Amino acid sequence: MATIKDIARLAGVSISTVSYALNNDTKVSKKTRERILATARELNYQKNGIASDLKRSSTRTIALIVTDLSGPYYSELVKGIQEVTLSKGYDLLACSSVGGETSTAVKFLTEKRVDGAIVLAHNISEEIILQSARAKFPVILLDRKVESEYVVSIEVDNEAGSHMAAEYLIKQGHRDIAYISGMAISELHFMRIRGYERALQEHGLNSKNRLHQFGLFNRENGYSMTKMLIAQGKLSSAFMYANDEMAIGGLMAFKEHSIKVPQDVSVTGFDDIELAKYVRPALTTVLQPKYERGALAAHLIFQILEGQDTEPYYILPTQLVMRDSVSSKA
Amino acid sequence: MATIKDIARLAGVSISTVSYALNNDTKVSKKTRERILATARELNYQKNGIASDLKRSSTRTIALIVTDLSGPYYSELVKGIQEVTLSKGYDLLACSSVGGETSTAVKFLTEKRVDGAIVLAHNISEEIILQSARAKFPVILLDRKVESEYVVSIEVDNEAGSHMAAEYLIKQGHRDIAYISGMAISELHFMRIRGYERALQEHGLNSKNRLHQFGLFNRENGYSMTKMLIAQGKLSSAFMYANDEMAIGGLMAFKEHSIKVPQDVSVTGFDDIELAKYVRPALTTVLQPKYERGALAAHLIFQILEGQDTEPYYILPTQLVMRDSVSSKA
DNA sequence: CTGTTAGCGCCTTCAG
DNA sequence: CTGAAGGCGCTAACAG
Repeated sequence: MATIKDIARLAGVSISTVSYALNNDTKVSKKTRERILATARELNYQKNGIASDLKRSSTRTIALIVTDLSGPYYSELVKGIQEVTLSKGYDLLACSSVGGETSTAVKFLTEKRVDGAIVLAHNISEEIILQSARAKFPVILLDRKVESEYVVSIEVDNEAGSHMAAEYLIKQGHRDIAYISGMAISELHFMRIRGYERALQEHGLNSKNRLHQFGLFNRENGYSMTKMLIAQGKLSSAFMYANDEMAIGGLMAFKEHSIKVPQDVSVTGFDDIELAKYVRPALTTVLQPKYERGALAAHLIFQILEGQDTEPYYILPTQLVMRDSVSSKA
Repeated sequence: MATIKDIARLAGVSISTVSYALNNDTKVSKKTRERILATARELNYQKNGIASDLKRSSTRTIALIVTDLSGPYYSELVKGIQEVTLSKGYDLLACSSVGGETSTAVKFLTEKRVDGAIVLAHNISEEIILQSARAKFPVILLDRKVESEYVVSIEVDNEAGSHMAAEYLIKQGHRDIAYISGMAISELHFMRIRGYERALQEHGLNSKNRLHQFGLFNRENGYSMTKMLIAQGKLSSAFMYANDEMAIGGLMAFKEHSIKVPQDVSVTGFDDIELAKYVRPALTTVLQPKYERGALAAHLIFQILEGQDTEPYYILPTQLVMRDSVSSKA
């Protein structure tokens, strides 16, 4: 593969002149520049971006780290990140944390391959994040709260969100409200549970034996947990699911058993993913401001890179989206 | 930031010894290695992956290039790519081609930042692909057919797919079948149109004035094109859409005008995206083997990197998925 | 305007 | 087992 050295030799100029010409520096005369560009084309020269990054010691790219590249994407969130990143002339790349400590995500966090990271992957350890974050490598956390210099967390008010949902169910006359969750070690899901429990307490309702936690936060598990509860005859009047994916799994289980939603049981989710409004019945759920969150995350990266001060923590409001999966028992 | 130089100085050894120790080379005695690792930890040393890549002249990472990171992802396809890539010990990163010639995608294609690329982004010019592909940089194309060394195309039999869908509609008694597409410059969509036209011809039906092409291949445009046709009173008996996204937009438009699908008009899509089975009525569409396609793409990258010969072109079969959006007029 | 030069941080023969 | 030395390809002072 041709390098600038080869071009220099062929064009009869020095290496630095080639570099200047290629980078459109005004120092080079038009004539030499053109000769250089011509021989570059002739050799099918391709810049080695890695060498260039090494020299500049800056990559002008930001990484978005997600649990699984093939997973259900928060498309609006990515859009927010993408637009801000591009407007700053930076590049954005996405990588996944499948593989744990040897994952691509860790490689990008710890090997200076990018200038900042936005993390939405609970399986990345806090230790790695703390070790990586520096003035020239800000880390924005979307899935947990961590207090440290050069890392800022942007959370959604999960507790208020599920509190709102529970309160709504109670107002609709539901007294026996189950909560279906996964085996959370994540702060996020603790908060959602807390909101649920608080609402029940405030209304003198019992949440004991109503909280079911097991497995992953995905559709399959929502489905199988619901089937299990149905089999055990534990049919509450309303089911709150930890997120929309699980709720959609639950909806499938109910349908299989000819249990009508919302006539027989009411269902709520959390997140307001795109599918939520398409499933039947359309899912009543809690919306989070996804685009704004993404855009804020990207903004903060640049603020920190530019040396400005930022809040260490943001919490964004949620909103109840009432659709058709909840009935009134009044 | 600490470098191996700093570690060497502090640990009282040479730079190369540090490098060996860090890379688990057996040449270093256990004692020295441990001392080195300890001082590395002490200094919070973080490897500079870029320098390492430059030296090794290999990145062990593959790029997946998509039109828009926030776009509707072929999640199954990504899963196929991801699994093969990880099993080979390579990293996978995704980047978008928004921004055209100055996009992240182009940067990764032309600057040797990765060892291979899988492209699913029609707005990347063929020229760039031809210039980039080399023995040590294979490019797999999922959105077009290009014949060249080190590039292989994996297509889906688009023509057979839409031929199948059209034929099915005809068998159900439809005679007036409209085709709604975007302004395609992409081979993919030409092929879909061709399948449609061929089926009509074979049955002596007229496709003239039945082909509507305009705008993008997204939901919004499917929606607005359908509204326009409704406004013009051009209600065919069946509407074939170029893809599921557009078909879903069409479904929304029909619903707004209280035109019943499939009672009043029949609708088909293409792709079988996840949403297709959730919309009401569930969409009859053409499925492509997404996971297999992704896995094959990744496999081919490694085959080429390992110097093995490959077919220059693959075409994968499609399959009709009959759901509820088509009625029988027989 | 062009050339010389000194690295960026790491890897890897080759000697010892 | 350890150290010295020479780059990978590119950039950016600094001189001319």
